[in-house]
Amino acid sequence: MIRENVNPDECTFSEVLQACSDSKVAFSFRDVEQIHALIMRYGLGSKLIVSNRLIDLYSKNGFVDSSKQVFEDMVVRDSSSWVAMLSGFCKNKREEDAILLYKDMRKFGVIPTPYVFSSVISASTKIEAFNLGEQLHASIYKWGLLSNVFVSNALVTLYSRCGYLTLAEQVFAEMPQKDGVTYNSLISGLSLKGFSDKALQLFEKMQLSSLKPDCVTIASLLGACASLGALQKGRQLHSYATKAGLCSDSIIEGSLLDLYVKCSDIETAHKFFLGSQMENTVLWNVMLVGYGQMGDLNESFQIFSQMQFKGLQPNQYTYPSILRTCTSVGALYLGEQIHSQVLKNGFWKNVYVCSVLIDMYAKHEKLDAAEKIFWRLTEEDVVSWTSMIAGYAQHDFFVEGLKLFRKMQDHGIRSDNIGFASAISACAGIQALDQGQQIHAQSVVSGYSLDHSIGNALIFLYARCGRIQDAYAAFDKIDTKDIISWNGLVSGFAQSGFYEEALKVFSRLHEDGVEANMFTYGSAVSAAANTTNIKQGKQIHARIVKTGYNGETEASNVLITLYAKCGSLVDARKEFLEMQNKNDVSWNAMITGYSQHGCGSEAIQLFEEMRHLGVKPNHVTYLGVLSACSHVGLVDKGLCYFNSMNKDYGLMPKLEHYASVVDILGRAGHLQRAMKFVETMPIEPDAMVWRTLLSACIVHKNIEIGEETGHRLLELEPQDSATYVLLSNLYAVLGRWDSRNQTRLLMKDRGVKKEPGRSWIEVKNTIHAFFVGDRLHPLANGIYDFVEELNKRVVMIGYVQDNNSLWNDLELGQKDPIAYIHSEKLAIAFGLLSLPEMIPIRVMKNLRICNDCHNWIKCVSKVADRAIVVRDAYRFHHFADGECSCNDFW
DNA sequence: CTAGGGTTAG
Repeated sequence: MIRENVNPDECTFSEVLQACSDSKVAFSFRDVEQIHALIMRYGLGSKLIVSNRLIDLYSKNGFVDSSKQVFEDMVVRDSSSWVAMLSGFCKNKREEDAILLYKDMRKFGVIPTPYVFSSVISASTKIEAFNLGEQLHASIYKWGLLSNVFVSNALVTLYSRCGYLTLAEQVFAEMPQKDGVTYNSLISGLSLKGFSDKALQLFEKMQLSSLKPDCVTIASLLGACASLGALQKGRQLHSYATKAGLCSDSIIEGSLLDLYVKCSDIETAHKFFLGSQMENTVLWNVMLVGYGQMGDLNESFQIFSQMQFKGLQPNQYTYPSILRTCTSVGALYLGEQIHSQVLKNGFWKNVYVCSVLIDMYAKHEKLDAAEKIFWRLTEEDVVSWTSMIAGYAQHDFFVEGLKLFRKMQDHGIRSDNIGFASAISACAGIQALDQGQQIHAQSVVSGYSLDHSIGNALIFLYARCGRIQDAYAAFDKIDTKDIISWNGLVSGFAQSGFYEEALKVFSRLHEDGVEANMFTYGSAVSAAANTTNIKQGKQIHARIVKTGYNGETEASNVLITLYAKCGSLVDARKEFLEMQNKNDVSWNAMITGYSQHGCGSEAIQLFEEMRHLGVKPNHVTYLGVLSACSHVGLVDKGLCYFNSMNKDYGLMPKLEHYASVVDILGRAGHLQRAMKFVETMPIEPDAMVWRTLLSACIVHKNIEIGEETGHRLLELEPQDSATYVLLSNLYAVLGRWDSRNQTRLLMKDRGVKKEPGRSWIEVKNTIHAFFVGDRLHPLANGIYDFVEELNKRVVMIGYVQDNNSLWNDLELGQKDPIAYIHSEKLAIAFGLLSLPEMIPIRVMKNLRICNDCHNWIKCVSKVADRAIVVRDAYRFHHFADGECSCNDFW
């Protein structure tokens, strides 16, 4: 036409531009620009219809800034111009610009049309500007446009995306006319927000209105089936889609594959995947999820490599899926490699990718790495914050976790259920009952009163804080109790010292037919270990074997601890030697076990073997080794190990390690050195460190250092009864009775009460408990008589009663001395009376054993020819043939 | 010139 010199007019260009817009061919910027130039050459640039269509063509091909230029150059605009520009912004993900344009438009007094409202509502929905959406709803009402199908459809989507499903349903119900999109909008909304049943029901209604489902309907319904695990229904939809010829749609393909994966039908999924064109990245991503949920990292990695081999780029869906699998199977090395690829491909500020990376590093105890990723993120996102918070809590940095939780809220990020649950668990970790309850209240206000994760966290909070009744109440409130709910009780009680309660719950769980997992066993075994209830421990062991957990490293680890704590090193060693895959925890458990039993050289030998095999020791390992050195009296070696912590392994010694060194020096009598060591510590010494020094001073009868240490301790912890007891013992061993009595009076003045001594022994399935001078036992008379008899027999082999440790000797003269017989003597006497001859006497005591009892038991072990094992608050004492494994230092 | 669909993280 142009070659023939026929002048095109505005109608010509309008039709040409329309044809270009309708065409499925993509136009390059040059193409559109040339048409634009032609329009200008013919002087038609000011024509409304031409400009409007030009705006549209530019933005349809992705050149929205040129559209904007055209729009801004227009002298006169009509309603279509505004709409073209609005939808141009929407098509190019420029929702904010669209909203600003709408506001400009209203300022100019342009009357909004249904076209305008449907576009701008859709824009608000996409950027989750729900408040704006509600305002728009009001305007629509005012302009009487609610009856417009497009507008109301957009409103249905708006309300379902912001979670106001009731409002969405209301708009839906009030619509005079509904089309397929109306149904699709609500179906997809219901399905996305977890109301999958309702979505499927609505589909029935849709069919009754004789509306045919299209690709969108089917895709939404498949999503609903996937989250319900409704494989049958999904298959029906699949065959419908095939018959209706919808299966070539790439989104339907994705939904179908997702259905099979989510329903764990990996075989069908794999077949379907192979039958597809495989040019669709989504399909690869879904396969990654499938293999990930089976824990198959090999296949996952195959998929991950092959997709790249075929030229498909991993995207923000790909990385989280494969990284999550790396995390769950513990493949940190591969995870780190993928991390570097993530950085290279520019995903370093993507919240999805980074949240998994944070989780991965946090779970592998690399909090530094996790923090680095976290603080680089700029998007305000709950999940990345929660990952970091949970990361802190997992490694006992509860305070840091709670600080971050507070900070998150200060940033204006609203916590969700998992955030609240993590914060409550962190409170449980530091037994911050009040704070935990406050956060719980907050979660209720936020509408999470029925949330399962929060309910479980609450159980653990109460159990961990020793609130037995509240814990059970929280437990009963949960209608679908899972293993995590049960574990909350078992581990919470075990960790707060209510071992019997924990074991009770463990038995009940078994009776209820609930399947225990590794966490359950871990907590139950540690409860049994702490009650030295070897019998129940062995029963739990049997159940671990029966449920097939005995191959697990963690199972063997807790069993080693169990047997060691119950005093049976033979069983502990057996478990250690027989286990297949030892990790650092296994070595630590065995080393600590040896050490607690006074087998110092065995502990040290094992430590050397561990290092030789290249297993990296950690803080716990060193605690065991240092205390072993102390038991054997290896001063130089102990100090050498202490220095190697930092030098060889970069471990910063903690207060417990300093206390161990003080113990090593103190036991060997190097009290000056010990004092100097404490005074030059790079961190502030705590009561434990000073108490260790004071105990050594008592043994070595050093009044100067002992007195100073005691006074520092009294300043540090004036309410701790142990200090008063130790200090008065120091005076007693030196015969300084005045000072001793003063100390006692000071304690009385300050209202400090000594924890009453208690001992336990198990005889015939029953735990028998004894207090000092306790006469409550049914066999009390027999027991006291037998103690008397034992006293006579031990005197024959040289036992001399040592009253230094007896607390209240002023009263001693006034009352029956029998009233001061310590609980361990009673328990041992009872054990000797009741247990068969060959069985060793196992007693446990809540406080440290006193000097007199220690001597007495040594002698009793000889005269009664019996092995006696006493576990006191500090360690194990194995008495046999007049000797104790602690070599009289504890 | 307007509305609706699939895959990811704690």
